[in-house]
This record gives sequence, C-alpha cells and structure tokens, in this order.
Amino acid sequence: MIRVLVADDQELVRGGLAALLSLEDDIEVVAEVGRGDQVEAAVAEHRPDVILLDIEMPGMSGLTVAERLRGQRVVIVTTFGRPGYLGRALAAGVAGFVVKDAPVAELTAAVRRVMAGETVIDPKLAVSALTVGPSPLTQREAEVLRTASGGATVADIARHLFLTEGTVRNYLSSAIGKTGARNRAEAVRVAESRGWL
Amino acid sequence: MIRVLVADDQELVRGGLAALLSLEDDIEVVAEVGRGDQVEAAVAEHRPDVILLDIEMPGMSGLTVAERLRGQRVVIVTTFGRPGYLGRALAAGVAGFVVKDAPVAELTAAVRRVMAGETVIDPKLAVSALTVGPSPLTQREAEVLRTASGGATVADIARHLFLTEGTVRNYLSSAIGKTGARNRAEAVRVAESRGWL
DNA sequence: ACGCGGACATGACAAACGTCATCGCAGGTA
DNA sequence: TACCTGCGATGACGTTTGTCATGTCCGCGT
Repeated sequence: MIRVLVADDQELVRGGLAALLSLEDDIEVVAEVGRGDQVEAAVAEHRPDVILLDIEMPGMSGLTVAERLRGQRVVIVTTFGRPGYLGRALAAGVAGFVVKDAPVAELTAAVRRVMAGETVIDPKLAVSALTVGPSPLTQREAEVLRTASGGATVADIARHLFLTEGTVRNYLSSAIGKTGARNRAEAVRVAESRGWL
Repeated sequence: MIRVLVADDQELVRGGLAALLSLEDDIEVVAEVGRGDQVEAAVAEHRPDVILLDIEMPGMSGLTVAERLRGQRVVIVTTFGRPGYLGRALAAGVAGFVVKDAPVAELTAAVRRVMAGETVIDPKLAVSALTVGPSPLTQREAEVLRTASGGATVADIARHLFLTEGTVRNYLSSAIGKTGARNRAEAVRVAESRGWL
C-alpha cells in the first residue's frame, strides 16, 4: 500500500481527492490537512510515502512547505499551471507536479511513479514553462508589483517598503516594461498569471 | 437512488466530487461534464434528479446555466463565497448553494434535502450576503469596471464599449466612490471579491 | 583594479487618471 | 405634469502615473 497525505484547503476538494485515491487498491490515504502550516506535523505523525500539496493554502504556501519537506516524496497538485510555480517547485525538490484539470488517471499514475522514485511533470506545463522562461523581474520589482496588486498607490507602496516614491515609480516602470504591459494593472495581471509574484 | 449530474471544469475536482457522492448508498452520479455549455444536453440525456454546478466554467457560467435550467433541482457548488453570487443564484431559482470549503457531509446533506424539495443555503454565506447587501453598481458601472479589470486604459474601455472617454471616467469615478476604493484597481478588487462583476 | 549590474534616489515632464459641474434625453412614478 | 433616476456626453481642473536622464553606492567576477 502506498501511504498518501493530502493537503488542500478546500474540504470538498480535499475529500474528493482522498475518495478518488482510496478507490485504488494500492493507495491508502493516511491523513488529510487543510492548512500549510499543519503539514509538517502530520507528516511526522503519519509517515506517508507520498505527500500531495496544493499551492494556495492558508498558513503556509505549498511551495514553502515543499521546501521544508525536502527529501520527502512531494507531489504538487494545484489549480493554476503557472510556469513560475513549476520552476519554484522543482527548485524545492518536488517529485511531481500535476494540475487539477488533468485526467484522474494522471494523478494516480503520478503517485505510483513518484513512489517508484521517478519525477513526474505535467508535459503541457513543462512546455509552457520552458517557453515563457523564468521571471525577468528582480526581487525588488516583484516586491513592488506584489504590493501594488491590491490597488495601492505609489505613496502607499513607498511607505510600505520604505522607499522613495520616485524609486517605486522606477521599479513599476521597469516591471511594466519587462512584462510588456502598458500600465501597472496589466503588469500585475501578467506577472500573476505566470507565477512571477 | 438520487441521480446526480456533476459539472465542474477541473477534472480532478469533478472526479473527486463524483467519487465522494458515489460513496453514499443512496446517491448515484449519472453524468459528469466539464463545460457550462454542455450541461443542458447532458441533463436532457441523463435526466438527473439533482444537478451540481460550479460557477467558474468555460463555455458558460454556472449561473447562466442555472437560469436556463429553471425548474430543475440545481445546487451551486463553488469556490468563492461571493455574496453577489448567492443573490444571482437565488434569482436564477437554484435550490442549493454550497461552498467548496464546506465539510463533506454538508454536500451530501444538501443533495438529499434538495431532493426532498427543500432549499439549502450555506448559513455563513447567507449572513455575509445580507450584511454586504446587493450590488450598488449600475449595469454600466459594472460593465466598465469589468472591462477595466484586465488593465485596460480609459481609451481602451471607451473603444470597447462605444463610449466617450469622459463618460468612462465618470462611470469609473462613480464606481470607485460606491466601492469605497481609492482608485480603479482597488475598486476592481472590491467589486470582484463581492461578486458584483 | 576595473567594469558591470542591481539597488536606491532625484527632478522634470507629458500622459493618464479622478473629480466636478453641467447638460440632454429616456423611462418610470408620484 | 412634474419629478426622479439611469444613461450618455462635454469641458475643465488638479493629481497621480509612467518615463527619462542622471547620479551614487555596493557587491561580484575577471
């Protein structure tokens, strides 16, 4: 039996995944958690063979959890096939990456192959990640964009990051250029959709 | 047996919900579809007793589908508990509204109660919907905001909606005022988070 | 030691944005 | 009929952006 832990914040989705996996003869769901910051404790307690992690979770991002679980067999199961996520996930040493609109068979296959020591990446995602490439944004640019994404003004961002307004404008301008956008809002959308934030 | 149709665009989620419901002795999943515009045909073919609809789907919004299925027993199962969604769902005559982070038992209970002719609404959501109230935005204001949400400039919006730039600015200004925001981006966030778009 | 690039800053300017006052026109409603 | 509301428009205004030129400082690789 492959012992699996499922981490996802939405109960229905988490329960659904668990039910789905439990239908398989060789897979057993030994634990379910709904918050990123509860994963480590659950892993210590239940010692699963494979850990399924959603990225968007309260408490701690699935990517952060994956970094801290380096050495364990982690499979990221997420809604958004953002190329940037894949890069960060691989850097965190995950063994698999599956998007939620993949066929069910792909998930069970991923669990088994990861269990066998293989690395499983959604092919479509791999292509788009290689096409889009890594984030061209510097840390600062990403930081400023992230702060701007809630609709904050330049002055707000400057206060929040302890920068001058002029500097903030420069970073925004540079980020707008790099994303190929025509203004702040568009830059935010682009960067978000690619997982650069 | 309660015959159920499940509509959700994410295969893993859809399969998960189906697996979850199939575990119940009195529930049978007779069809699954992944696009809003395929629901009607599937309903005609399989004649389910209860129809589970996600809101965000390609092809056609679950809310639109619900309107066209008026008379059928429809349960909205969605990620976002946006108050505005609940209002529109009820206006569309749905029999139930469940958010995806509700406990699993709530979903099966909802299916059974809807089958029995009851109307089931997530209590937390009902409260927030009554607290937040209906959208204060006029159709035009919502339209302009929606168009602006992708990062479009005033000129873009004006061209797209066949309005004058000045008029667009007026609508935006009015929407910003009504949402209590301090600029366009913030207004978009607020309106989106409440389901007013 | 040198050059390079990233982080940070300043100041200036044009374009875009947000606000206001004001207007005309339709459709309901008192 | 008179009134109100929503839609559409105009013009004017001050503010906020986005861009650019320019400069300093620091860390890194050769």
